[in-house]
Amino acid sequence: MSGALPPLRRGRRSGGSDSRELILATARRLFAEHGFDGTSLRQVAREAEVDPAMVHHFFKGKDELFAQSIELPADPDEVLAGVESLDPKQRSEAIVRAVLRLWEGPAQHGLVAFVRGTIGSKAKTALLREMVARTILSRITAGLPGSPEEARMRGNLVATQVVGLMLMRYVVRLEPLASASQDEVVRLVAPNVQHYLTGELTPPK
Amino acid sequence: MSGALPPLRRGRRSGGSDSRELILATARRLFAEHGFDGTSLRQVAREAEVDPAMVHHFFKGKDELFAQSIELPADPDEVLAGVESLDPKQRSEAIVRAVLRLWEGPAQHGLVAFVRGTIGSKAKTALLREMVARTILSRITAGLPGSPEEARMRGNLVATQVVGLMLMRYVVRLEPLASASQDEVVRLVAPNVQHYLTGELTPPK
DNA sequence: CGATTTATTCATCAGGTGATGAATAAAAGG
DNA sequence: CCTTTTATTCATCACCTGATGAATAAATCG
Repeated sequence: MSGALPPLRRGRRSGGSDSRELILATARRLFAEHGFDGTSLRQVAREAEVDPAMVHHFFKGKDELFAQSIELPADPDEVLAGVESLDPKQRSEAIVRAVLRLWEGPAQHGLVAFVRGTIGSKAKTALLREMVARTILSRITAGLPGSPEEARMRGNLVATQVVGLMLMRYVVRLEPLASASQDEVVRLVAPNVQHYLTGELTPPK
Repeated sequence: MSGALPPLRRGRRSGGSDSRELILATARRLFAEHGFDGTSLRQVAREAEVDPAMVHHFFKGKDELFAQSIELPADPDEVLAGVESLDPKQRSEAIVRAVLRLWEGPAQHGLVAFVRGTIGSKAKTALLREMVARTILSRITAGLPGSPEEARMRGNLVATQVVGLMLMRYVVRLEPLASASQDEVVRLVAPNVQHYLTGELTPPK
């Protein structure tokens, strides 16, 4: 009399399920909180209440999971749409607004994850540098007067201000900056961005 | 007749050795390159040509090794010496110069490690926030006119600019900014820092 | 000298990591 | 209905991680 075997729970569950999305959402959250290295597949699986092997079933591995969970910040084309066609003298507000809009939208988790996972590793930093230089800065500095070299430097300076703002407001969450309204932030930092874009960089002392 | 046993190399080596310093130097380098999580004790031991157990002999564990290898940027007292006593209207150049001097000195490795290891983890970010707010910003904003709330916001804004500068110049190494001379950097960014410190923050539109 | 402290290595632990392949069950497609 | 695809779980693998305790040898101290 072999008693009824304990019902194995193996096999597909009845009714539709959205495990894939669940895994993605969980991964997004954990990567944002603990970075790439600080997040394990098993941890994602555990919190998504799913078997670890499912992660491999849906994604080729940890790298692909990471890539898919951050879904890079929409494409820069969309985020910076229109900025290129603006008169450089009025570009700063558009830039700051675009950044704030982006970081306060649904991409926030992914962005924080991206920053954390990226700054933590030398190899990835190099990638970041290339990407930023080619896709973001080129747009911001398009049509600036002066030599290309000067335009590139102006772009670098804008980056220092914008990246610093993102980091302090959204990653480190420094107060009172983190709680200020978008309009206030624009009012406070846009002038400095504008100065980098079109201001006098070597004031006669 | 048990043949002569192969000579075990166990035991203290003849002549003084500086394994401890060697381990520290190696750890400093690796932490800077790959961050805290990306660096293993065994990797440090391997590159220092030392047994992994030595690391535990000299340091209680990975955390202590990390702590000791970065030796936080001297104390803020020293780095920012004198800034507090300067007229706020001339403080920006001193601040930017202090940051550049600090990051281009021997502490650079440790600082990069600190940034990488710190931004990669949520828990450590909180620590960073407290530390920056209490030890750095308080000094920078001492004696500013206006309400304490306003002074704090001005400090936050200075932080966005200074942190962004550090990140782009020393961690991400964006060009041409990373190769510019200290004087040039001061000339370029100090005015914006000064604007945050004592400028008009809400210009009549 | 002898006793103690320090430096060094080895063997090993328990646990977590990403990954793989097979077993099972439901759904989808013909 | 039968076949194929998809979703799910289990049982492993090989590897790396940080950590510990004992064995050994040199240096230091009394």
